[in-house]
Amino acid sequence: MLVKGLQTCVETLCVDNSLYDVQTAQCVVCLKGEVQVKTSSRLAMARPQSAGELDAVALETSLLDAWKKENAFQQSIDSNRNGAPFIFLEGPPTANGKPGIHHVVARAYKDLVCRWKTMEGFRVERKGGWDTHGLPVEIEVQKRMDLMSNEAIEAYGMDNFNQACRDSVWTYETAWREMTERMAYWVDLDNPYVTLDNDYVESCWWAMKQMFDKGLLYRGHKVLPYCPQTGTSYSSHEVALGYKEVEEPSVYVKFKLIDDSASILAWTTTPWTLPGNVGLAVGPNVTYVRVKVSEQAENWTGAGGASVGEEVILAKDLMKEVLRHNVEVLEEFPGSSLVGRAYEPLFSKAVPRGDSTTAWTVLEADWVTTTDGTGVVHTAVMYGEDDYNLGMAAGLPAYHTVDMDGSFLVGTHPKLDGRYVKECDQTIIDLLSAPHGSNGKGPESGLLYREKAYLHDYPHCWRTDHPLLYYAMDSWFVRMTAVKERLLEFNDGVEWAPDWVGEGRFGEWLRNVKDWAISRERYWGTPLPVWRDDEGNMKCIGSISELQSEVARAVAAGFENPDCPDDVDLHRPVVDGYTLVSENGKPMHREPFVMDCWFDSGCAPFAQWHHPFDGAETFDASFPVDYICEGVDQTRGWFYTLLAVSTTVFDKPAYKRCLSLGLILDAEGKKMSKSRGNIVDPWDHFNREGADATRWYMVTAGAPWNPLKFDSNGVRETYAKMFLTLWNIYKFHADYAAIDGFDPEQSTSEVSSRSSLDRWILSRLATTAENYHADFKGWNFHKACRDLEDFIVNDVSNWYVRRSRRRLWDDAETTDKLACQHTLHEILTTVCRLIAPVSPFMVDVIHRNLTGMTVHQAAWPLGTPGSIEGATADNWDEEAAAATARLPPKDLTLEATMALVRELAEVGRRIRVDAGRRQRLPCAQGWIVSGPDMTEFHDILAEELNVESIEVENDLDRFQQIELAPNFRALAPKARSEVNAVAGQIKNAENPTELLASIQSGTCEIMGVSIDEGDVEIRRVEREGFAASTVTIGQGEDSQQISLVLDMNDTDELLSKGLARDITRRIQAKRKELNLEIEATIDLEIWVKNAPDMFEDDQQWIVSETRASAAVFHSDSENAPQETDSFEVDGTTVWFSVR
RNA sequence: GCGCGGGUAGCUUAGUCGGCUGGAGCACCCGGCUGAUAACCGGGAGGUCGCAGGUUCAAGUCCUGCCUCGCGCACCA
Repeated sequence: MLVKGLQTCVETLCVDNSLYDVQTAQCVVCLKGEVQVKTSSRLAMARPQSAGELDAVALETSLLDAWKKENAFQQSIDSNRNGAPFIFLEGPPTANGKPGIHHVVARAYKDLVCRWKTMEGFRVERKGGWDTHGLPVEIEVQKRMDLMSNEAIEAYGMDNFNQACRDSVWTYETAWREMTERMAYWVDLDNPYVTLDNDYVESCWWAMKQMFDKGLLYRGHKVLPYCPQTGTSYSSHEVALGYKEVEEPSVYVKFKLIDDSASILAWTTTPWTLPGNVGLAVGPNVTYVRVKVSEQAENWTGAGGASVGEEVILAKDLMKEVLRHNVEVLEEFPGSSLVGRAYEPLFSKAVPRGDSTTAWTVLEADWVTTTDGTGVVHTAVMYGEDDYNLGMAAGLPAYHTVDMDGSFLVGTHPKLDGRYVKECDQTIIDLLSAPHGSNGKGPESGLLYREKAYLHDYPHCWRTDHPLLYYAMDSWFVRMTAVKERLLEFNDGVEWAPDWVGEGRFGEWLRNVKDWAISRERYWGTPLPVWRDDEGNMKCIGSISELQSEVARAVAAGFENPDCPDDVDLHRPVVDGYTLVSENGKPMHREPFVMDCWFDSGCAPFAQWHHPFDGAETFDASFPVDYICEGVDQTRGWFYTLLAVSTTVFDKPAYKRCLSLGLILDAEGKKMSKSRGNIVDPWDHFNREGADATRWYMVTAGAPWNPLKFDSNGVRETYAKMFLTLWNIYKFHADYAAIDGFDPEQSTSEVSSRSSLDRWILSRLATTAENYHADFKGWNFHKACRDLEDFIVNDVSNWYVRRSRRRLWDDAETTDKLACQHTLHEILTTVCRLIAPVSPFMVDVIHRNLTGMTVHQAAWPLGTPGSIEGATADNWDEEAAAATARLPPKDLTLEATMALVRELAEVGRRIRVDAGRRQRLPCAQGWIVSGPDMTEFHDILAEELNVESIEVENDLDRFQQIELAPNFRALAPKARSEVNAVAGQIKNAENPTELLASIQSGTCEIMGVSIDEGDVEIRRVEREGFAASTVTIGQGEDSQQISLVLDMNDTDELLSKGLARDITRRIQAKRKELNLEIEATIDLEIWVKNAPDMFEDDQQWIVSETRASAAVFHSDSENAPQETDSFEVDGTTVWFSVR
């Protein structure tokens, strides 16, 4: 059995807070086996700094040093060595960019849950990770080294380039580490997983081979935006960098039907794709018309045209838009009746038919619309995504007409061959509009109907500014569509926060899942481990040893190969250098791709352990993981690839709980991004308010999944309100505890024997803690923390401490003082533990000072389920867990009563404002009308209200009258549409008492509706003419109206007392202004004008309150010095001098 | 275009099953309290609950349409 914290190991690193195992008498940290057990459980409580001197930043940074020396993070894990595991998986960031405040937010939520679970007794290992491959890294390096094309990179040398990438990924590692440490995100950065490590890559290869063996990996084409200048295809991210609005020629082309005199009209904005045309797509449910040109058009501009009598087919909706001729509609029909019709190729030699039976026919596609064009979509298989998919489904020939360098392939057309496609627009227009058309068989007017300039946004290369071509590239895919049902099933089992991300956004994505295009024509990444010969035979390599044996086989078969050592670098260009041999003796070369870097991070659950080559046990025990947490932008990123990989490789889900965080916006609501330059530097706040306030602000500013407008003032506010207040509560307790030598373990104080004020705050503590915990469980961290902050500021600081101050001023060792000290001690230790997961610094200082033990190994006040025998992260014995909770008893009645007392104290101030009576002038009497018994708080109330005495008035009618309010819920079904009229009569009854009597006797009827007691709500309000106010407590039938009435009559005694209080207040302010010590004495002289007589007692009170050693009271103002301080109150003027 | 989530006071936000007068905090103004506090308390001013319809005796809340912001997806023939 482990006992926490109270013993000291003699090893220097274990000076404080270490643990030792009682049975083996060994220190569990250093395992030296020598534990020095102290007789006293704790060092004397250190006297803390006063709040005025509080330097939160210094407090945090010195604590960071202490944590480092103590190895506090590791110890917090070790102390739960025997606890149930709670598995967290870190989503690896890329360290080639500077961390911003948005990274702090994500790390705060990761840390919060891990610390919370640790305090609950779970063992929460936290391995760091770095994402090091991929496009952003390459782009960064390309920019820096001015290698703006694949040619340039290859000229520079792929090995040099990849070395530069390898170096580049660590550019900001230090910045990340510093940020991580400073914000106290506890994660193991000394043994992180790194996606570029050979071990990691080997695990990725293994996973890929699992997919390959299951037939889930295949080779195909993907149409991608491609730049012929740089020779690279672009991700959507890069495409977005280069959208430009351009005007280009678009053309309406006539496709001459075979065995029919009509042509089908189709439209395209990319004339260069026309030689590649092999099909026309129509919407099966779109209505088309066949029209005959009846008259030549006037004012024709541009190329093209049609002759009278010529027939064309197009969508009915677009006739007006497209046709410039007057026409006669011959026929109307749905698109489906066009399907299968054959037409003549525009460029007959450009594409071979092969064995296709569908080439140059009309096909149907449900995505065809009539928003643009002619309602007929020209289909060039290799140059559009829809075109390609349609082509594959329909069996169209898939041949390029354009080379990788952007020029037409030889054989397309003599006038086009070898020319850059974007320069051929006019040539194509000319060819089509020539008599007989490009194929020499067209009708008299040519194959072009119209040309039209078209303005649109078109993607351009962000590096060379050239227009991109959509181009079908060789590509590798993972057949995700084959495991769609499993993906959905596994997703159903995930606990998502918020649930709508899982059901909605992510579920939607999975229901429409497409095969995952996993290959990239890039250099820096995990190489695709597939080798292929020219017959299409393939081998997927799943490990280094397999590569070695395959290389050996190839060498034996006569193919030369470089050495393949155990530590072979699994990157390009090394792996490209190996030639393997196929079963039939042919050379196999590696497919020249790297993997989508999302595949790397999707392998993290096992690749971080080098599974299956190492760490099998670690992996088995930690998969699937219990908790991941990232920004909502990872929905289609990491959240997806984790699930995609785990489903295809293990047929299991990857994670059980996922917290999806909202985006971080700047104060104006704009997304934080490098390009906008609006990223908030976390150090601005770390160095000003500290990480505690920054983290607490982030969590309380809104629900984790909502977008957070990061407001720097909010951090300031949080610091002032939450942390200064907490510190002051602590200081108040610690100062007096130190003076009195208070030791919570050397004295006891039964809660049941403590004052009602103590029992109230302890009950509030228990209630708040329970709600806090419940909100944590429901992922409502924002609600939890807002409520706790309210408890600390409102209940503890502004009521409990304020009301308790005089209790601790007592020099004698009273039981009441002791009760107060125990209460404060219990509040602070519990509150510190509750706050610790969110803001770990200040609470640790406080907790250490109060208990001698770090808060980060303390038990969660609501119990430690992780420490229970047989518990798992999801399941434990509730009863046993409840037994480990440590909270004071609750008394909800007391809480309600105190709420009322506080409300009445506030009401009193309101009454005075209304009546124009100043706060310091006492009232002779206050009456409380109805309500629960609160006799025990009368003294508090009298003080707060500044009344001489409080009385309970039992004759309700003396100060209160009745008001009736309609109960709509009961009344509406009875009165129906008359409900408002009936309600009005009830509300505005001239004599509500009489009305009530008639209701209660059952004889009341209004507008034909009989009214019973359930139809009205009885309220008591103060009678007019009294200085009074009424509050309502409770809800519905249990609600009660309580009035407070103040006696506004003045007596000589009251006036004297009031004046004395005003004078005292001014003198105290003066003392403060003069910076006098609390113990310092003064000489006092006072002159007055128009003042009430002051009683001897009240003069004495002034003298004692202000610590005056000498005091002179003049009853006039004649000799008052001109220069002295004076004030006026209620027509009285007072001059006073303090020396 | 489709999906998800927002739009409430100058700013940040709460608002449960539709119910009577839509709450807080910051900032502002007036007043008060105060020898733990950079805090606190009372009052004031500040609201077309994005807009328009609808359902209902009753709508910030439910329904429909629209505007707008964010994110994601698709499309750009």
